[in-house]
Amino acid sequence: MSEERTYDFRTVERALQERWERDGIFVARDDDPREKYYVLEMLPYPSGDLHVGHAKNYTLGDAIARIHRMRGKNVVHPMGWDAFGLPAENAAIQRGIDPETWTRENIENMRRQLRLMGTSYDWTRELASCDPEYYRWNQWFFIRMFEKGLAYKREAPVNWCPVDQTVLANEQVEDGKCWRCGASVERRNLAQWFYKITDYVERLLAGLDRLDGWPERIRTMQRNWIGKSEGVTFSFDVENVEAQIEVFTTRIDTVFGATFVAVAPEHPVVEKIFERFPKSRRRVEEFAATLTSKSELERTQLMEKTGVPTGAYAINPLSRERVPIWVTNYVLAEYGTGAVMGVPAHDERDFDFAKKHALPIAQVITTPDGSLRAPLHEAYVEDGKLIASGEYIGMKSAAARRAIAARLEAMGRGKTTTNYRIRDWLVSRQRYWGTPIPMIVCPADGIVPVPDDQLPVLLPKDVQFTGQGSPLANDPAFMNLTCPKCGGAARRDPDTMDTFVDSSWYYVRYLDPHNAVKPFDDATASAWMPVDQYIGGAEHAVLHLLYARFFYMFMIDEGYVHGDDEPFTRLFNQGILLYNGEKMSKSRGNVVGIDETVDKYGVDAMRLFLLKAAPPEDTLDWTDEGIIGRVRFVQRIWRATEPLTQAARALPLDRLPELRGDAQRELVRALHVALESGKNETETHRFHYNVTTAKLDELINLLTAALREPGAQDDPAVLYTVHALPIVLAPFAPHLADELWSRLGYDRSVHLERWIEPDPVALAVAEITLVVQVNGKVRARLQAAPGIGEDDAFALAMREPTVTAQIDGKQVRKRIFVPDKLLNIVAA
RNA sequence: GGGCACGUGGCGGAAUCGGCAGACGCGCUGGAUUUAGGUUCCAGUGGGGCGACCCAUCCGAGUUCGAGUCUCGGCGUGCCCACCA
Repeated sequence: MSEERTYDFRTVERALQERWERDGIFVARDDDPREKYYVLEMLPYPSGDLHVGHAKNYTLGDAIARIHRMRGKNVVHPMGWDAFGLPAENAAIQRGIDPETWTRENIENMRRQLRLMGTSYDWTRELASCDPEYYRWNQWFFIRMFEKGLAYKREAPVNWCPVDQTVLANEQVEDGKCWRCGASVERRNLAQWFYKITDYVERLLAGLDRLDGWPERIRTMQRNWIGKSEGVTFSFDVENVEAQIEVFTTRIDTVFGATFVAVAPEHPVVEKIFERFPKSRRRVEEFAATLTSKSELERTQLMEKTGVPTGAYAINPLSRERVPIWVTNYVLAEYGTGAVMGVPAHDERDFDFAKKHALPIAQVITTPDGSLRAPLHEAYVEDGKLIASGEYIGMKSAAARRAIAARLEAMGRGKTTTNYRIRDWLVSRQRYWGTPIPMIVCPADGIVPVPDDQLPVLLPKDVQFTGQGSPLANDPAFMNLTCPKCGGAARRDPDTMDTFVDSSWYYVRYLDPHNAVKPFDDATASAWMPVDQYIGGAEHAVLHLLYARFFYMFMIDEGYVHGDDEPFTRLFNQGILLYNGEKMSKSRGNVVGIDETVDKYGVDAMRLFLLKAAPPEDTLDWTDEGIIGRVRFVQRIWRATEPLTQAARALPLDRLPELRGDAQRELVRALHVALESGKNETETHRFHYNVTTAKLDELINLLTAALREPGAQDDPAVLYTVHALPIVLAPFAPHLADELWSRLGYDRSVHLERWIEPDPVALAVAEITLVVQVNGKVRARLQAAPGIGEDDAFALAMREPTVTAQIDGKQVRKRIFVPDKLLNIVAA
């Protein structure tokens, strides 16, 4: 290959990135009259360097943004930084680097790398959550929530990560371990701030039903996390003790099968029982001590069900039976009432427990046909028909549930109840690098919010990082102040906010990012919201995506923004990227960096490979060989089209050229097939650009074949294709496309051009291939005019020896005809 | 243990309103050009058979004129949830 025919991607790519930036062609204007489109990738944590896994995520979002722009939408495509968080603080503790310096340097580097990737972000909207101009609004929202009773402080058993030295929200504990560092989480009783997400459970659930642009599995995960369950709460009397035990059950139809009552060790009734049965105290407290010494992980996962009897008995309000009360390890204090009725015959957990402690098992439900399995080897947990249940014998489970609930209600002993698994969102953290909680504790006035005109409460600089305790609590200059109410001495709340607060509303701030008097202007924000396409990994299914929905509903309710209360109309979950089958990570030392990749192969080749190698929702395995094909592709396009750019400009794009012969039609058709694919993959929200790029390959294969023919330089199909090619290439290989466009003689960027509507005339085929089957097996393929009738097709088919050979000696029983596709002759 | 996906050449993947299985790319084989090539271009590339043909989308049944696609059963892989009463 001669030098001058090589595409110098390094020079071209850098130059074009500078030109796009200088001309501001991706800046979204509020006053643009075209239909808006908001495409957003989840904002990144500035961890240091980007690798090709990040590039997979951002390339998809960028292709979507670019193609929507070309299809006439007013696209907003912003980017920013989830800049608070522990890694910065850990760098401070371990290496003595200021968290802000560390974070800002990473942001600089990652912004450079995102630009290097040729992304079309509107950088005028950039934000970083560690900017005081941003986090002051975290504080402002906190105070608004506090005023509405949606932010509150209370002492509760909370998750404590011993490594990160802070509390965690329930959503941030996975398998009993810290989501960030993997340490086993401990339970501690601490006074903490919560956001009352539980007030929004029904709306969060109802919204999920409408979010048909979300993957079903994410919706299911959120439903499961919210964990709505409907049942009955009712009470047992305790024999000889002045107390009742409330229990919650979804299976009140099994109440006659209760053979014990199980309570959590922390349940208040236990103390009351000790007054009457003092000898039980030691046994129960020893048992409870064995539990608290265990980590949350061991407690919930590894332990078999155990317990100790309290010595007391409860009276079943319906059967009047007397059943023992046990303290157990499998009843959770924080869910329901902290106590359950034990029905071993019809609940797996109660069954295991009863087997272990030799408690009686009383079967009260049979299969729907009335058959009884005895003895039970496992709990029968399905609905069925009631037996041994007093006046309810013979009823079906569903009817019995209604009847018994009504009876308990009439007795004044119970009511139907709805319980949820989700707990309020614990938002305070005992760490430095986050938003200070804007609250003051005054000895006289109690908890007092910082007045709005004193916001932001700035994070102090020069704090000591010991890795122990809340760093802010050790800073007297920060902590001590006068109470805004009474003027007396008071102290600040030393905690900072969960960084998931930052990411709960950033997508609205992008829409009015420089507002100094409000988080954002309601009219400006409402004109852009909701996010039309949100893109990110599935790891945030019940973290960010649940918090953000809650936060947005609050903002809607308060009138800060108007419209539907779901912020993300569509959600696309990207598949992860592997390298030779392994996850890419610094610790494995197998990171494929952006800088090296771009320098070696070029941005467009990288982008094309990431889009082509697999559908975007699939896991993609990065291989060093695979990208070679895209490097070749880029160079092939250059060699084929660049020499013709002068001549090609003469062929207008607003109409099809005059075509003669099949080869020309086929070439132009391939172009329009690619245009149609790009359009369809975008409009159906499938984004399978792996198929669209394959169509581009076919187009280039046809083009290079056409160029071998004599007279190709004057062929209208060739020239038209060369002229149109930058348009169809632009979302995927934006630099190559723009460079070719400028060689065609255009001053304006190709990214400001309109996508060409696929033309039905160009897409039409001159001849169809009709498949002829005999008894379902392909025997011949006929070339025929589109629209050929069944009888004509049959007549043609019967001239094919491979067809007649199969029918010979048989009778044609039936013909199946699919126009322009297939003729199946059934013969026997 | 439960739920949800998924299972196609040596590899990534196409083809899902049931109608040509393997588009496109990587890799591989052969050829041309080249002093040379990690270059470019051309051709070939699921298996079997001399052949007309036969077999083939994890395995096994079924529905159908016709099944990668639908149904049932098994096996395997992935993800999520796992004492929430």
